[in-house]
Amino acid sequence: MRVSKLFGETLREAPADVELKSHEALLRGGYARMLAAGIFSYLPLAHRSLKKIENILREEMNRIGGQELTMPVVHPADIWKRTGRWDAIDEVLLRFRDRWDRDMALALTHEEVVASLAATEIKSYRQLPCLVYQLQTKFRDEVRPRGGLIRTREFVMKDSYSLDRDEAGMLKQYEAHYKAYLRMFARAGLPVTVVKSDVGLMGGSVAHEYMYVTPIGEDTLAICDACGYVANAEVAKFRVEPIDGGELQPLEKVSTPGVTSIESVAGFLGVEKTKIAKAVFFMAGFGPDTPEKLVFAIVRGDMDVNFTGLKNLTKAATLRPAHEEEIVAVGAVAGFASPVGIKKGAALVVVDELVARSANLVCGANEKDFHLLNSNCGRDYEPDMTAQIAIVYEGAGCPECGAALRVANGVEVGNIFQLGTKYSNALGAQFVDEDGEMKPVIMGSYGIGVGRLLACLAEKYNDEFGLALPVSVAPFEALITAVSKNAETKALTEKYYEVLNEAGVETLFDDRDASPGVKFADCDLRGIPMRIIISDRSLKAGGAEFKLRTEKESRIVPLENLANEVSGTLRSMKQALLDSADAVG
RNA sequence: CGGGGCGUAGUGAAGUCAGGUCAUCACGCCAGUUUUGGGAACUGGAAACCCUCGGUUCAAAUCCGAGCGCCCCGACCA
Repeated sequence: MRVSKLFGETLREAPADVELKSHEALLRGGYARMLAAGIFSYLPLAHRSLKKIENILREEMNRIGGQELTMPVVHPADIWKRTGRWDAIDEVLLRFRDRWDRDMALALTHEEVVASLAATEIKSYRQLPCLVYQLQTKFRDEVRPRGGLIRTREFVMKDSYSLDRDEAGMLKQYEAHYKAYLRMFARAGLPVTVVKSDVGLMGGSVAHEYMYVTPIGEDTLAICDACGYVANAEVAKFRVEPIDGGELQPLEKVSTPGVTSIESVAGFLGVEKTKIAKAVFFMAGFGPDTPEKLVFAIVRGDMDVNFTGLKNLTKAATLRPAHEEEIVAVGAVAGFASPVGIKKGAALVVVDELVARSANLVCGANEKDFHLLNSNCGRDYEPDMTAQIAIVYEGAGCPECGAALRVANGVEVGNIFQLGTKYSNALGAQFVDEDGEMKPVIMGSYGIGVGRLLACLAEKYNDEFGLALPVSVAPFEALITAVSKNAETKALTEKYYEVLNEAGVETLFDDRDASPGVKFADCDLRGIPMRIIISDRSLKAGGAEFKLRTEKESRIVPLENLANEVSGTLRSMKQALLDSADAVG
């Protein structure tokens, strides 16, 4: 490919409003352009990188027995209604009506379609196990897309679905994905951490997420450096030290005018935040036919509520922060609220186990400008549920070994779910087993965001000059250009461009009549792993100048060795990535 | 959905507070000349109904209203 013909310009300056390095590098390198919030075009360079990533995913999926197919992007509402997700999922599912006024949706995942297909295709246990996958566009109408290309609304996903006759078979395919994913990320050059995660809307029992650990990540992870425990904060547990309750003191009402926040209560009364019971309110929905119920969550004053944990615990279909009117409606007073004196059944009182085990905590009096001293769970109020609903924090005790947990951020680039029979049952995916009985297909679901993977790589592999992608995903492997006004030197460069092409090296030829500085800068911005320069100076020194994007120094390679040298270096760079894949999976 | 910011040429910005002298600057682009090892120099040129609609005014990029769009923080998010 000739640079003079390449569609997609490099940018000398980053557009305003760009915050992330990955976003800047991909825009400046001429990889991507935004069309609307969270919706991007991928220019030829990015397209080539994405295809390389897709091929890695394809090879690894095929390696574990996957069969590629393509499912629709536009779905009739019916299948989503049958699994209950039409109601369970909020605006993230983009809905619209077709010309016959039928409800339709843009696919955000494909469990429904796979289960429908399984219902017609799978009849006998002899057809199982089975694994299908696709590389296809998804649309998720996120409330707020952000983070440049890390979190887009439209994106390509590799999604695979395992079909099995029993639990053991599904576990085997889950295990196969677990390793295949490690190989994929290793081949692409992205370091990942596997964490236990929440199953969320996918349902099922067990799930893992593949996280690229980075401060810009939107997910929060709890990591134990001592024993290796890692979990998404949504599901992370932590040890709590046994509380010495002390003597239960009598309840005492004190005047606290205008003191509403935990911070100010602690300051006004001169107590530690750990001695305060903090009330947080949510509205839980349990389906379209049931009215929402107020959830009265109590955690210690120095901690926060684990939203997802609370949602799972209460088995709520939806959970959202409550409005003040909704809090008042159950007889509580916002800012001075506590479960003390709240009518039984008016709200779902969920108490963090640490609060339940702590004695004599300060809490609100449900009366404006008053708090209570020495409240005790069980004596002064009855919880409907007691569990660990506080979210993990830096320094909390590891649930496995007790060492201090570290909290870090990560970007979720892949996930794997053990689904079970939720979708098979809803859509009638059944087969006749060896014993002659009809049984539901056991499913698993596995995803990797292709564009997000590229964005994460751009986030990791960049420097002040632009991108520096690993060879396995870089759009071109080498760039060749002449630095000379000498026609013979230029002709020679043109010739070696052909030589490299014939040697199978994916080569970009900067044939422009631009100044050397411009060519170097563009080559760096585009992140081409190898740069070959033929100039009068290099010829005098004995050949072409050869430089790696990741290194500062260049060296002279005799022209007759150029193709060998370049392909040899490429081969070893690729092999190193393959070796790292073999090492993990 | 709450809070904040922004919208002027392909890109980055100035001008807006205090209406007129205003549509400016740099990069990029086009032509020519010179130049060829880290975003070259000079000369000339093209390119923006100042996001949209409405209002105030003799006069609006500037003030007011509504809308649209984008970014950030929070909330939320297989």
